[in-house]
Amino acid sequence: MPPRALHQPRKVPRQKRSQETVDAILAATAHILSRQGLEKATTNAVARRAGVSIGSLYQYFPDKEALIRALNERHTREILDLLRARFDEIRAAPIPEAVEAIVRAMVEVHRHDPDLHRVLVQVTPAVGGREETRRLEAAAAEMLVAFFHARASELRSLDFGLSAFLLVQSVEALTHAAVLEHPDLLKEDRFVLETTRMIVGYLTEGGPQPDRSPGRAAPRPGRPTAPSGGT
Amino acid sequence: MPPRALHQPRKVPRQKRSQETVDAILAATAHILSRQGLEKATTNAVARRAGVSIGSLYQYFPDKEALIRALNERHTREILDLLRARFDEIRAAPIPEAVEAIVRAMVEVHRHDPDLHRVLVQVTPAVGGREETRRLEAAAAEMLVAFFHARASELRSLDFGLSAFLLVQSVEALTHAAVLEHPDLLKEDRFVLETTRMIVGYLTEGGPQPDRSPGRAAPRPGRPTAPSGGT
DNA sequence: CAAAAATGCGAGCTTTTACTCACATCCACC
DNA sequence: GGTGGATGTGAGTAAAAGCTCGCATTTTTG
Repeated sequence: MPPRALHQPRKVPRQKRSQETVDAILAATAHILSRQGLEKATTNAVARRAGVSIGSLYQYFPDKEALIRALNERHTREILDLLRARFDEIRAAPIPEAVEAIVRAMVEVHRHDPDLHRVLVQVTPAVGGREETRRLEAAAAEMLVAFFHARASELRSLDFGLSAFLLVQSVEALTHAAVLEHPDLLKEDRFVLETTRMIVGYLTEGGPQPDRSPGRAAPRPGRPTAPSGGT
Repeated sequence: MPPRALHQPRKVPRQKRSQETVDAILAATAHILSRQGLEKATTNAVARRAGVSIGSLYQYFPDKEALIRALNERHTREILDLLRARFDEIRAAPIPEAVEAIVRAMVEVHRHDPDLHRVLVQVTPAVGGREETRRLEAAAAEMLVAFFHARASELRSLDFGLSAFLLVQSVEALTHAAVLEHPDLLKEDRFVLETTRMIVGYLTEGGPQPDRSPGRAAPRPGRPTAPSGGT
């Protein structure tokens, strides 16, 4: 490896042909990465599989890390789009149905390309992409907090930020593990139903908030809502 | 890199001196791995930091992957030992205290060396260590199932295997994320208490088993949880 | 103490890596 | 149809990687 240098930002593809090249490179990266891991995903191997020359690869990606980061960014964007759409759809649904829909959405996200998702989760931090992951989690938590706000009267008293953190992390981990290690659980509905049950119980156990002025549910007395804002 | 060859198993250290060598190598691996990641943890770098020659390293580890797998195995063993001890201690405690103790134990596990733990989680699959991770999770789930059995009368009707899976995955992910991304949450007790609350609610909501009158309404009517032997 | 076994060493080999560069080809537009 | 920017090429480079092997040193054993 040559010493770290100043990698100037590369060209942006302007013509259709070059956009196809970039797509092929990203697809090849995904393919090798998800089947053989980061160390085997060499720039030469990626270029070969993409059917382009190594020079073309370096025309659009300044180095290997940028290549993987780009892939991760695209993947993250897809997930966020899907989640936003689902959250929109369930704006008015009752809590249990809403939670179930979100759990199903997460399963959907993970089932799309489980191996790629897994390896990106593993590899992204090593490649300077922790910030991107944080952004994704923060955005998901924000959607949840907004949802909580809108439905405060149906929930028990919660620290929205903390609860959003718990749910985002739990559901992501559960879905991730279920898809990768227990796909059988997903055939039937048990996984989704049981996860939904856990969450709904956590959110509502203790009874709905006795009706308050439509402002919002007060978090625990004197407790600031810690982990939520960080966009 | 030479082509993949038949890596015969290497020597086992018999003398005290060589045991110290192996320890130094593992310590150096942990150090570099947790601070610089897998790609920087080259065998030459590890040997240099351990203060031994590259030849000595290859006397005990047939290749780089085996080196990291060995580190992971040691780490896994430590976690399992700690968990077993805790489960023993709480055999007789009331459910809420027991759950809280286990959550605290998980925090303890992660706080011991968060960076090493994180990177091992990330890197282990790429190095042929998925089986080891599966073993750890299975063992943890087994302990939980045993706990459930012993306390069945205090729990609502559960599919033990499925519930153990949900809890193992959730608590691991939550603790992992909390330690790495929100250490502030751990200063106060909010994280432990809220996580405990979620779990206890999930395990007991609906009332204890023998008392067949559900005190609280279930989220969905008549959803039977079919037992399944999930190890 | 001598022979044998275990342990340690590190120069150096081969292969692979990330990445560059001089040049060829394509395409939009006039 | 020709010109100039966009795009594509791939042999080649220096660095670094994984790993071997012949030999030196230490420890155990008889």
